[in-house]
Amino acid sequence: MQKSRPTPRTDDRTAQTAGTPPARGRGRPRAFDREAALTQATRLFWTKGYEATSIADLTEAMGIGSPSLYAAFGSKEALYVEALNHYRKSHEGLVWGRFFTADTAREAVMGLLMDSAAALTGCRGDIPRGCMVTLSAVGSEGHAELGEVVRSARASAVDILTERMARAVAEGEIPASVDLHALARFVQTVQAGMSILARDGAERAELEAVAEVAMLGWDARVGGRPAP
Amino acid sequence: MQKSRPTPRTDDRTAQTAGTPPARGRGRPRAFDREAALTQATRLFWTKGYEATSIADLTEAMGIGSPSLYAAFGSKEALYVEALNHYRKSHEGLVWGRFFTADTAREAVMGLLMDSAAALTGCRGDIPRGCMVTLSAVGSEGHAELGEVVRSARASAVDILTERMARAVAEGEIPASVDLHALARFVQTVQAGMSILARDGAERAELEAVAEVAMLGWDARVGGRPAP
DNA sequence: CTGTTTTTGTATCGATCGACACAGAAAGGC
DNA sequence: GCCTTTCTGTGTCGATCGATACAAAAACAG
Repeated sequence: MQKSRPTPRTDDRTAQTAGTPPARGRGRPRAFDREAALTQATRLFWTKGYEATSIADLTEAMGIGSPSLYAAFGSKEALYVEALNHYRKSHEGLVWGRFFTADTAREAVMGLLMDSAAALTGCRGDIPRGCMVTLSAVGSEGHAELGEVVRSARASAVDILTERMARAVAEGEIPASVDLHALARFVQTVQAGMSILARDGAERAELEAVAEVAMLGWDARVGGRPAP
Repeated sequence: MQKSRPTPRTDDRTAQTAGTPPARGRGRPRAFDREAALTQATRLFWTKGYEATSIADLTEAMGIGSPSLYAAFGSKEALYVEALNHYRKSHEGLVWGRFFTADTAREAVMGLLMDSAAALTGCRGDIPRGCMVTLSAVGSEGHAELGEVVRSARASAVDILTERMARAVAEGEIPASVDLHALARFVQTVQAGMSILARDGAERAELEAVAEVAMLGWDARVGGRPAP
């Protein structure tokens, strides 16, 4: 029933999902920078959310016509998924960078919360306030599939935290008696709350002070500061 | 220029803003329960947010026609404001109840976080998960006026927390050296984060464990548990 | 009863929503 | 050169958005 043509509906040649190299096609070349357009779309979804961002908003910000948008990204939902992935690749490092290079779990969590305080308040370049993943309510807006995407993205945070703490237990930094899941949930809660305060205009110093109090809770739970 | 008639556009007779008693009017009586309809509208805005909730959704849930909605509430924005006030009056007590009756600031904050863990996960009757005020992103959706309403509602939390802690300082429960604003921001952050975790399906026990760790941070900052 | 006032249901308004048809334009393949 | 392929700009599709016009219906005032 399907046409003989392989129906290359949306263009993923430059998308990160394509395994093939740039592969300059045969037809008329694209007149806009796909990456730059995706960056603009990401910023728009980030600040306004999925429902409140219209195709007209997107085409204006991206500087292209709607047919170009649909040819390059497929649909509004597909564009949102790509924008979300683009966000994670280009901005999550600002928050999780020190986490993965720290020598101890305490330094990792401390770095995560401190970098969150800076990045979420827009102190790491000209970026919107708050985390796009944390603040996305697309799941409650009637888009179940998109909601599951962002929900799983949020869930990955607690997994990463738990894994790092489990390693800390194996290395003797954290006693085996500590409830790692509760501790990970605590850190996740503080970081999520930071996004809401940041969007309401909280200062970086305020969130850093919050992070310090949170680390006092960490120390009390883990059982005293690690050896200096 | 305005008509001689006082133009009683929207009907606030039964609204909480009216100072006059029920005042059964002269014309055809309203066929629906304004309070019940407002409750349904509140639930819808609560779960789906402002943008994603359409007039058609509202009229269906409220069981009325759109002219009745506009005659009784004025507009979608006005209805949202009323729904927000209705929410605060009917649901915020679930979270702030023990806070105002506690003898110490520590018990107040502990009660706030513990009751939040229960209420935000829907364990206080059949209510949506998460806080309507905390999770509202209407300000980022392009509605500046509504955004300011919810933003100020969120800001009131930190004010209440700070006031209570100042009282605790005056009563000797908290040393004067403690940064009350930072402590209030910390509690606000944890409570805000709880709403996000709750909407993603976190269990009540998980959030209670988070609250316990948060209280460890409180104790470390305030300087040891109060005398038993 | 008649007149006034207010609500109700139906039907609809212009604007905007996401998405696409179509033809012209710009490239490579031959 | 011509053919195929792909992208771009204009225009527009049906659906839905928030918000009303209108007249019938239901109450009170006299």
